[in-house]
Amino acid sequence: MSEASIARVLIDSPLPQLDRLFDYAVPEELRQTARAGVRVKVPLKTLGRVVEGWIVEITDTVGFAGKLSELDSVISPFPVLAPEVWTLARAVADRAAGTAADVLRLGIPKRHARAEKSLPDANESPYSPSGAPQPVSYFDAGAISTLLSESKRAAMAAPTGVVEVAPGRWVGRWAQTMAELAARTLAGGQTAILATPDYRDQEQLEAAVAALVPADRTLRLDARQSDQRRYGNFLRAHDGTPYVIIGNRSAVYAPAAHLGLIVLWDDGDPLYSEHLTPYVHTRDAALLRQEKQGCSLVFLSHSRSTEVQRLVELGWLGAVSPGGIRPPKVIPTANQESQDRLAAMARIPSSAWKAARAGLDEGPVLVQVARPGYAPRLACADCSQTARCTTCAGPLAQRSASSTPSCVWCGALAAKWRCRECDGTRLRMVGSGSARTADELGRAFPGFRVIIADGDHPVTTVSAEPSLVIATRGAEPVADGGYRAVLLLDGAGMLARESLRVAEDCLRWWSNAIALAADGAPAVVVGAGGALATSLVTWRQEDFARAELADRRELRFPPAVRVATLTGRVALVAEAIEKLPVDPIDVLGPVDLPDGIVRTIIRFDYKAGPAVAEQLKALVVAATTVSRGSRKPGTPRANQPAPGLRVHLDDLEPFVDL
DNA sequence: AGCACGCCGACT
DNA sequence: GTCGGCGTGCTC
Repeated sequence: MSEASIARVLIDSPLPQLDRLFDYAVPEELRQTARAGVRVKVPLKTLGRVVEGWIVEITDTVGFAGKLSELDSVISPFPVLAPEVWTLARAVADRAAGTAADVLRLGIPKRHARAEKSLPDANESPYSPSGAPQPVSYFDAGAISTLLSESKRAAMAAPTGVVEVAPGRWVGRWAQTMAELAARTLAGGQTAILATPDYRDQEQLEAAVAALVPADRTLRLDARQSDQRRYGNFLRAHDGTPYVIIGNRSAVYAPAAHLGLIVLWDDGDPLYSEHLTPYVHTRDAALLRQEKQGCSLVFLSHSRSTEVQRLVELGWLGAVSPGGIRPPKVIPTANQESQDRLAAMARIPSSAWKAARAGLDEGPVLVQVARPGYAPRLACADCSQTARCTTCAGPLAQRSASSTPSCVWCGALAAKWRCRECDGTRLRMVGSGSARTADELGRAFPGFRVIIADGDHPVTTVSAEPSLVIATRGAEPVADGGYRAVLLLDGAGMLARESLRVAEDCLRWWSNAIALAADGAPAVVVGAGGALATSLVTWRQEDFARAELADRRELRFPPAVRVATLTGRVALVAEAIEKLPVDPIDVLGPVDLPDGIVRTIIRFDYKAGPAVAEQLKALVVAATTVSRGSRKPGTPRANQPAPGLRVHLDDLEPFVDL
């Protein structure tokens, strides 16, 4: 029997030139511990230079003609790189023209030696699947069964409203849906990965899962716990038994050999955009993993992202909707102020006023505003010009009713402000932040408790007692029993932003807020009209997504097309464009950036994606050496143009501020 | 990234 | 003759 003694190793380096497997001889003394998946140290090029990496495979065939070096050492005997995670990382990196090591950085947490010692023995609490298929509330049993057992992919519309999953613990019904899907997957002996964009959503999900799944079958893999706990949970995920894995965007990279299901809650949330290279969106990673492992994949949300809409139209995703639940009662209203004296004081239309008044008789009322603070903008009371800081010319804002206006940019207090246009000295507030809205509504509805929930005042839950809850978008607390009325006040203001995704984002913010209403409670949307308002009233956000995607097709904007931004020295960018393996749809730019750098955006078709990514990666590799040659000797590095060519696929940044 | 290899200008 | 400059290429 020939003993396998060659280790194929992925070097843990961000260098694209090293993003391939290297063969090393396994010395006799490491034969026991040098298994696939373990982290190792290996020599590179010359002795004395030791780098870290992972063994991807142990084999007895050499794929390299030269003389092999030997593994230096095994860092830990735990196989932290699961085979399915390696496959995924490779695919994700290839799609994004990035390196597998960069992708693995997202999925493999920092080693914590103590966690390895205290790891519980998987045999101590063996898991036996119950086998009984659990129902998923509000969804047709047949549709769910088809989805989960035949490994289908779906865009799933979440049921609206809130539900009490434990005594006194209310969460959005979406969380219950996710938990039920996971419990069902677990009962079938398979792992479910559940991802949420932020901790507020994750907490709701944890509560919903805890009601259905034993605590020792649940693993949190987010970064908000101690390194020891996180690494401990990560190791347990490798033990071969099924779990419900809960986490944020990097949870899609969790080890799970018997993966049954991935669910992403609210895939349109920008927090799913990874900010580390190669900047792969969680949605794309999940889609690749579904293909590789054949698991089920669900995009659960109240509003549909244009990306998911595209996949639905292609037939890649099915569409599933809940039944037996009444859609929210949405009332769109023009931005007109009420005749009522008190309502006029709070600058809200009379229908919104009436809804709030009636709602407060029964319980909490949610008021969603666009901005935190008191007055987001100040103007000269005499000439109406935007008031600017006397030192840096930044815009002025006021944080609370009594505070002195200050500069948004430099923070300087504008105590002795004087208008640079007309020499006026009096300021006038423009617009309302959460604090001012709270002030005014508090006066308009005396005797009711006013709760502010925004970035500075995080509130996750409120009681069923009547109260006014003023929240910035995305910061809305969950109310016990649901809100008795929901007011969306700053529709026009939120839509005024010039961005590719404004309308899509607004629909998502509004839908998510409206979904917090109690069954049958009214939601008044102020200042929104047209297709947006219609899709809220009919609660058919997919209609809006369809129209929005059609617009993007016409404009050739993502996600109708794919895009790549190329940044670097003019010659390198030009060469990259010239060497593209396919004809791009078009080339935008180049645009000059500082230090002799240019940026070009290319738009191309999805089917050209793999070839484009492969070619761009090759050019990035080539450019790392070419660019060095152009470095003038003697000049300090800081004055040099950034070396090489940078490539960013599916970068939406250039389209965010149009 | 690092580090070695290699091919042209000033030196003992 | 050869010491050493940095452009070029490779890393199992």
